[in-house]
Amino acid sequence: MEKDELKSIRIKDIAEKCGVSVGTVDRVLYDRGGVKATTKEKVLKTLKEMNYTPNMLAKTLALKKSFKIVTFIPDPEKNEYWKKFHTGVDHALADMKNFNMTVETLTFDMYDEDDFNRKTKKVLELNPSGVVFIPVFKKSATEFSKKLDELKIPYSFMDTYLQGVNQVAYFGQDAEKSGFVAGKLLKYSLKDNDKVAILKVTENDYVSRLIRTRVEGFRKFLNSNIDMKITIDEYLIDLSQNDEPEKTLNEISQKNNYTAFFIPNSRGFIVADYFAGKNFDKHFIIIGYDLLDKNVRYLKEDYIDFLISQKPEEQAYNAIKSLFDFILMNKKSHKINYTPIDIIIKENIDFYKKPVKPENL
Amino acid sequence: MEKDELKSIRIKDIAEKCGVSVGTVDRVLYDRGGVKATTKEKVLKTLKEMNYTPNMLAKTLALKKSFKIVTFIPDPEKNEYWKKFHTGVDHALADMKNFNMTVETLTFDMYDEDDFNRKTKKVLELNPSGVVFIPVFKKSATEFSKKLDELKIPYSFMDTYLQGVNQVAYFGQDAEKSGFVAGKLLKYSLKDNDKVAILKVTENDYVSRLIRTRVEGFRKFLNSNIDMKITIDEYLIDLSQNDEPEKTLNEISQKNNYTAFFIPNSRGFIVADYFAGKNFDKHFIIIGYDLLDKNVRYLKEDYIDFLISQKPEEQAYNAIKSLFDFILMNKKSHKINYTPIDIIIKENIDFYKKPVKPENL
DNA sequence: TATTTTTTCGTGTGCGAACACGAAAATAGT
DNA sequence: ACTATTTTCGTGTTCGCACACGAAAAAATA
Repeated sequence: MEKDELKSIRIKDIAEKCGVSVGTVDRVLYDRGGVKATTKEKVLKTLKEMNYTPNMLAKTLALKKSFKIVTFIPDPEKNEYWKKFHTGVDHALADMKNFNMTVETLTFDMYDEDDFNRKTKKVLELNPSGVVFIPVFKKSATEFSKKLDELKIPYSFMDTYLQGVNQVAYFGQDAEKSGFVAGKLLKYSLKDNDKVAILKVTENDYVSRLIRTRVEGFRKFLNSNIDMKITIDEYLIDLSQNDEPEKTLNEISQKNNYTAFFIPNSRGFIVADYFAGKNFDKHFIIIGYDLLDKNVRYLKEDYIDFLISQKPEEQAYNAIKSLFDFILMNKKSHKINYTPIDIIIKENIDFYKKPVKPENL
Repeated sequence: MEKDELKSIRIKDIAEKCGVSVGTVDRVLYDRGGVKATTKEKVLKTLKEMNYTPNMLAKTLALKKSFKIVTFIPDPEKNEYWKKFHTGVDHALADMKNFNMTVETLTFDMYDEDDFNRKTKKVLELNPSGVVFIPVFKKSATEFSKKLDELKIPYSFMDTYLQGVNQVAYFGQDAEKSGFVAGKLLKYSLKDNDKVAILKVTENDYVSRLIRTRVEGFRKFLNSNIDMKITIDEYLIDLSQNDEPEKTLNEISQKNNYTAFFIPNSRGFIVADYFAGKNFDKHFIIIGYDLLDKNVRYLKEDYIDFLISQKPEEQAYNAIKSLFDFILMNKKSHKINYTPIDIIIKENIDFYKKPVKPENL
């Protein structure tokens, strides 16, 4: 099973080749000073010649340090979407715990900017080696980023993009393109004079930039890629109003004759819920986002036709990995990384629920 | 940037707790014998109590061994599909080279079983610690598996499943379900009395089990999930006949009026090629498999509507990882792992072409 | 009981790198 | 020329684990 002896270049090898000690090579490698210019030159040369790369195993072993990544995300209790974040963290941890990396998570109320600001202080109190956070509040997130820059703490973010800061990496979906995808999926079933409704289902009267961009993409696609005449209406369903969503959906289903509904966030199940309760004989096409449990259930029951997945687990994994690579491996990542726009239907959903790893032997 | 000192449980810790030496604990851990039953018991107990997990860094460092994975795949020169395999290998290598894992690749002619058999000998000559291979030939692959079992060389495979052998893990797509997906995608655009054609485009007159299963899934879905009456015809286009594919496709496009074509393998571009050259005013829906360059081009030019991706890179990565986990980490994987059935359209294709990692600092 | 054999166990060294300590060499000061 | 000081560099220890060697303890034999 095992194979031949190792023969990678060690610091000792280049020391011998130069006729100096390992200590000297070490000083050159880390620029600790105390090395004569001529010998430094010589060491640097053979270092390059022999293409030395440090043994990361020995390195982290000798360093005797651990690295703590703090993740700072919206409270999953308030928004189920963020629960998936943790499976990404777990995967990352499994891959990186050998390198003495630990992860701690703090959460904030995604509808309360003050809470975000308060909690950033707690993040810093944890004395993190790196931070993964979701910059939902533009102003506060920018300030926090600046603070991290000052403290020389590297950070990555995911889901929401933040411009003008110095992140190690960002992982998220191209919102406009995901709107294109939704439009394209609809295209195949649309006929002349069909009516389509965009339902912005929100927790309050605020419609986020993310949702607006998805809607723009959706409209843009249908306006420029469809031969026939269709109409697109747009509704806001504010769940903080206690007669919603019944009120608006009643209105919609009575007065008009829509063939399809596009819900540009994870609240597709609210609409599916309504139609499931009414037992209409006609089928409406429903396109939503994100694999929340309720969405998945309605997908499997044919109430929802398409779900667009943002892969929060993958984003979380990659965000953590980017910091790991940066801190321990001295590797840069791309600053902006768009994750795939996965199209999920009843027939392929099962393969997107990753199995748990089997137990150790 | 760095954080507090480490405090993971070492062999030394449990040795002290038991009042024995590290050597004794080592003997217990690896069942080297020479330990009194009572002390062995005691050590095992505290080992469990303190939940000891070995430090993999120190372990691989001390082992002074390297592990060679040999991958054995169809020649990418003969079938472009297998080119993607290497990007998976590269990713795996990037993650695992720290642990002294190396990868070597051998190829075989996927239409020549004798070649496969000859090359298996070469695989063994490389003295691999583990083997990833594609069991395209049932009989020969089974024999090879048995051989590897004898030699106690662990193996995983991908793409094609092989029953009745003792693989560490298999990664691949559920072929029947992918046929379901293709059917479902078509469902939205089908109208009453529509005609659908299945085009089996092959390099010779042999239709593989994989293709047959996809077709079965496709038919099964359309037969049981569609209200309207449609007809499904099936054609074989044998590319080794030199008047193909023109002959059959001419026939098809003249005599009948198909609205959609399903090509159950990566040869969708052949059909798209034909229609692109003819400049039909009507649009046919084409559903194919795999992100070959030509398929992607026709997808972007709207000749192909849907491509189903098998994610060969991901499969390759996971197959290698499963062996790595087994050999170095003593971790089992699931024996069968179905990879997601990705639905690729013009609007999301760009996000499935993974960017190259940026250079090191 | 003395001696041999077997079982049981402790110690020491190395893997490759980090870093502390102190020695040798070079330079400065008297 | 002889200290004193600074610059330059080599050695030794540590990280957690694997494994060899040999010592102590127990059991078997004389």
